[in-house]
Amino acid sequence: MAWDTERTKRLLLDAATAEFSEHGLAGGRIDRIAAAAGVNKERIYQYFGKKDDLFAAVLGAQLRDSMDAVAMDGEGPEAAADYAGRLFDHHLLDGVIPRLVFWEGLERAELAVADQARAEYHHTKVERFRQMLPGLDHAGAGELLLTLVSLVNAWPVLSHLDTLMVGSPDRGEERVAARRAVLVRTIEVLARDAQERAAASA
Amino acid sequence: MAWDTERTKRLLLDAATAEFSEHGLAGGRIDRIAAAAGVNKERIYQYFGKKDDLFAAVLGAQLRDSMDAVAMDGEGPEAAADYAGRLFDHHLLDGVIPRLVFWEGLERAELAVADQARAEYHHTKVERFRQMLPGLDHAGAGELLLTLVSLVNAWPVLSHLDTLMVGSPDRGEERVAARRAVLVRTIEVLARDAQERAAASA
DNA sequence: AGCAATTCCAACTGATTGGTTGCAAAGGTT
DNA sequence: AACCTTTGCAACCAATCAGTTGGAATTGCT
Repeated sequence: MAWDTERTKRLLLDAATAEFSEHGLAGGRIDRIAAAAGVNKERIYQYFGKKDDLFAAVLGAQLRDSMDAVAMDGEGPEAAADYAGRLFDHHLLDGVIPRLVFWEGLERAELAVADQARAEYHHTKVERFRQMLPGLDHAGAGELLLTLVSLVNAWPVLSHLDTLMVGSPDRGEERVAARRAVLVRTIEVLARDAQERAAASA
Repeated sequence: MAWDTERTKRLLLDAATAEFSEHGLAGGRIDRIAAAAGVNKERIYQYFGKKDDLFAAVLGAQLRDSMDAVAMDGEGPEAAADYAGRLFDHHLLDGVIPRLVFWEGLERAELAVADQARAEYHHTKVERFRQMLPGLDHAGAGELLLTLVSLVNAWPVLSHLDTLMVGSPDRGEERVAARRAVLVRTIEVLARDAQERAAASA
């Protein structure tokens, strides 16, 4: 089974993704990652370097995947709202990205800001989002996209608040669908308002 | 200086608040807390029990404080938006609560859901919020308040995304004021929309 | 003064962790 | 077969950490 280094790397990256998503950077255990991947510990250091670098690799891969998987097309508030709904669905599949994003914000924010590739990634995303909402400038699109991303990512992480505030202990499909609808409506309303205000001040 | 046990407890709680806010539960160090408080380690176990219990005490105290400090009064979308703005200001003072809330969501969600006192706290808050927006039912108020809380708390934690997406590396006062305005406007628009929809379906 | 509770000091335990190293086995290449 | 790379195995190191314990000093109360 040797000689397939790509497979080894992928096994490690998958295991690391699950581990860091669950326990974060400080709480994530290298030994658990190696064991879950069925691969030996030293491979990690050989392929990814130190723990922190592995975390960065995990997050980078996830962001790349999500950018590919959730398309930004169409135009107008409904299209933006639809994008929010599809992003919500994609993040819900495993719930990995939202957790990773907040782990990063809490444990690694400074390093993320210094990452050139990340800056390009987000800048590109804002620009694409702006093209969906004619009339908005870059800053306006950024604000709304930040709101969108915050809401979509926060919900899986703050599921305990959802339970405590809206009160659905079971977290069944109905609750997911209900919150999804709220979110889609939220973005549609905000996008429309933003476009109207932009048009009015022009 | 002994004999003042309340002071000792408060010193420990303050130090623990800073420590857990910064590093979370897994990353927080008992030794650092004791050192920062200028108090000995064993006091922690004597007064608060294990690390996990201390974290719960920290968060409970912060939530109680914030409930007292940020009033929910007035009526209508503007009042709700004003509340969002004041909550934003209060959370920005130290940035402690947002981080604690997300640490909890990531590291302790199950325990929080099982906490009876927390359930009451949030239920009360939703009810008060509902009184600000006549026409909404409990679920509708809960959804909007969850949106509000998510946005207000996510921003300080996702400051790296703010920097990367809106692009204000310095994070000066202007940026804070700008985001605050977006947030206030967001809640006002959403509250108005929610009320209109509630009235229409009545 | 005598007593009880509070606190500090300092060492200790038992366990875990990130990261490293040396060596042998196994697969692929020439 | 000779050679190189990948991988597994297992032990190891130095550091760290949550939580405990015993004893001595300090303080307030009676």
